[in-house]
Amino acid sequence: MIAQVIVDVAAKQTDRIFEYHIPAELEKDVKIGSRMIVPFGRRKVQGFVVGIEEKSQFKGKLKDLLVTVDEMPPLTPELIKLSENLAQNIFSYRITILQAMLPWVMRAGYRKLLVPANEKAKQIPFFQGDPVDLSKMTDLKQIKKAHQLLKSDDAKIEYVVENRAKEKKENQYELTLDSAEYTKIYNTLRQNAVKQKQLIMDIIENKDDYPKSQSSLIKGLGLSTASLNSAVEKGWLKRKAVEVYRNPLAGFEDEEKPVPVTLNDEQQTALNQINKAIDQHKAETFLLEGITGSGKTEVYLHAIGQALAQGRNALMLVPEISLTPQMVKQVKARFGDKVAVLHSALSEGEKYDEWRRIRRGEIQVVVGARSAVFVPLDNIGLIVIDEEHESSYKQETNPRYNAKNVAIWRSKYHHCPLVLGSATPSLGSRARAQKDIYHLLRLTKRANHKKLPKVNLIDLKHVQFAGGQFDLSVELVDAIKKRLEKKEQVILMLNRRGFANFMLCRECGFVLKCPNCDVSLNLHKDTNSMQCHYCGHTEPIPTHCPNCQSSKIRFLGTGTQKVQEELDELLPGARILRMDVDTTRRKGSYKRILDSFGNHEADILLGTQMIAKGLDFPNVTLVGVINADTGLWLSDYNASEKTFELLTQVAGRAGRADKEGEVLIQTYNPEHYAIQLAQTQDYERFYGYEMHMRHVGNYPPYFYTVLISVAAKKEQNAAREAFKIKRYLLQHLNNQVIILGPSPSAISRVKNQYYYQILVKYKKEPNLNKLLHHVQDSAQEAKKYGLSIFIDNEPERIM
DNA sequence: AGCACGCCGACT
DNA sequence: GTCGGCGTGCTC
Repeated sequence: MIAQVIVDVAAKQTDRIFEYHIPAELEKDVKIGSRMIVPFGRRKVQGFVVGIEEKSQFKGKLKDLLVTVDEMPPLTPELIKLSENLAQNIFSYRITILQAMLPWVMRAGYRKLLVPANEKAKQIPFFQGDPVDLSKMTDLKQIKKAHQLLKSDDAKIEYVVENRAKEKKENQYELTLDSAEYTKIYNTLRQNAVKQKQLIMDIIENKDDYPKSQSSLIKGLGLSTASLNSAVEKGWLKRKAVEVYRNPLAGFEDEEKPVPVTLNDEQQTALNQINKAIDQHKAETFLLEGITGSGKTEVYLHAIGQALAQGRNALMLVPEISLTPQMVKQVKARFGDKVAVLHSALSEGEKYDEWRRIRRGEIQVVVGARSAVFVPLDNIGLIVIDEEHESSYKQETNPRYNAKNVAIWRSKYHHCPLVLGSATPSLGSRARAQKDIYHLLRLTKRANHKKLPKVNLIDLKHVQFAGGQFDLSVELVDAIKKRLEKKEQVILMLNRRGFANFMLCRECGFVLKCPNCDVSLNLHKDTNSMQCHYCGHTEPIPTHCPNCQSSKIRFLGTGTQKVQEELDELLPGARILRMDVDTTRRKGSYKRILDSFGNHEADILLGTQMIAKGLDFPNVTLVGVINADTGLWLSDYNASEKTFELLTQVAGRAGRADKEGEVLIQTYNPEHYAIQLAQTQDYERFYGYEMHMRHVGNYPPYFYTVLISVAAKKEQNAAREAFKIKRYLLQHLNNQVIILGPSPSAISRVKNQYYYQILVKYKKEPNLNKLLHHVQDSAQEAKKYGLSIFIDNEPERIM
């Protein structure tokens, strides 16, 4: 038998099938989706089996597969098929896509070892008995020596493929003696052997609980590893390492069981339609358009319940940012330990364990962020994508897949419905619902009959500011005060972290910029440094202008840190929690902040857009947006859409329980339609207006788009290559296509690379895919000259 | 990608 | 004469 293999070498020449002979002893283990070690040239590499055939067309002599990596194929035939389909659409190598389907730890590591070839060589001091890692060898003399040994046949090179994945092991202690003997031991122990007595007493009293894990002994009895070691040495206990799953949901147990919620008419109608599709195994895509607080989550959970009742599994995607402890808690409470959760806050090991639970079929419901769309879940009966408008469903690095499209593919494969839910659907999805490609389901009422919060705009052009800065209007501060007096809570959003976002010299106009990027440095008070938000560069805060030495320097622009400071001054005694990338970097800090706010240990939650989604705090009655304009004038065609979405989402955080909510939006552009319509929270009118704008501007969803970016160290090189690509495309495409650019990116330099880009807009262009693949192939050639070319099909961001 | 082969100029 | 630089081509 012959195995068709995609090898782990990401290059255009190797982006195809290589065939191997399956040795008889491996025949039962090799399946489609298996991960194998294969000989490739003189190396050994990892590869994925994507096909098994009787015969090969290959004229040369086939090599044998060497070994299987896993006891169970990590990928399913479905995912193998999906990888093939994706490779045709997203301009990535197939191996890159296959790798993206697996947890990062399953990526192979490669090492090149120099091993002694004979007994005599083993003795020489160079080896010290062990092989030497050639890739780590830097010393010139050593390298010379290595060459000598190779030449004299005293050493040979061995290629090793390593698996990074480590199963977590935990020590368990089991009893070796019977109870009578433990009693004897207890009586012989010295009076001052406190810990040992404690241990033996525990053994006598709780004999049936053994074997016990190391952590339970240490935590439960307050023992140290030292005392356990001596117990093992004395033969009282036997130690065994057992494999355990890491538990990413530690801390989520002991939640009260949820009260079953009765759905209102609209929710029930929507649910019925989804359930019908589940029952009938119909691959239908629903767009669940429900205003904030209309109870979309309840509909999802009921539908998931229906899929499970049918003996099928469910996959639910949520944006990273709303994978809050609150959300996880809810699903976990409903479906218990049938649930696996996958998101970036997990350690690599935890992700690997969750993934294995899924692969082994121990899981029925998966909740995860973008990459979870690739989980090896079988027998899927329902896929849900919450907050479907979120741009985070599109991966912005290779492989540039869109989880929404992948989900549609998988829904067709499994003949199961896909539910896209949002209060503010993306224009693309809403337009498809208009054309009956998706089935539109609308929830227009808040589930708890509460009115939508009242939204007021505060025109920053004509307003009095509280305090000495021009950030907080008197109106907003007064409103906050009022809420605090009533012991209610406030959420404030400012979409900019740090303290101030640039340093300006009053004398010469100098602005301190990042040495690597074309952006100004931000002042961060907590770390006492100037930071670049693009490359992470930091430097000390200047006291004088680096250009003219003047001391008249100012730090302008407002970030969350500065507003926190201002609030401290204006509202002494108010307890403020700040939540942004800087305060949530550490593992678990996200949950800590939200738990603390939920327990009313703080009055104000001040954060960047990460607080806009999915939070549900009944005591929050006021939401303030400090500056609604930050995203409005970006060059992206969807800047208005993003602004409208963000404002509507954050407004939805107010008045979620029985207390009425209020929203105050500070803006310099109160007449802008995105902001006006966010005030009335009128999605349908926004949709109508924005569609008109897109139509006039020839933008999606009226046109398809492809973005080609070129990056290089020298600006001219990037530009020249971009023009070359444009000429090539123009030559081969008909004239209905619109090609914008090449133009420098909005931030023309990031990490010392200059970026130029071309936007291709088209309606029907059968030739384009082929041409773009050609451009992609030329990318490898261009790489030699220091040029990087990226092709992004249907980009979410054009900057 | 990464490795070998092969050709050419610079050194023990 | 050999060492090591890089261009070229191949990997089942």
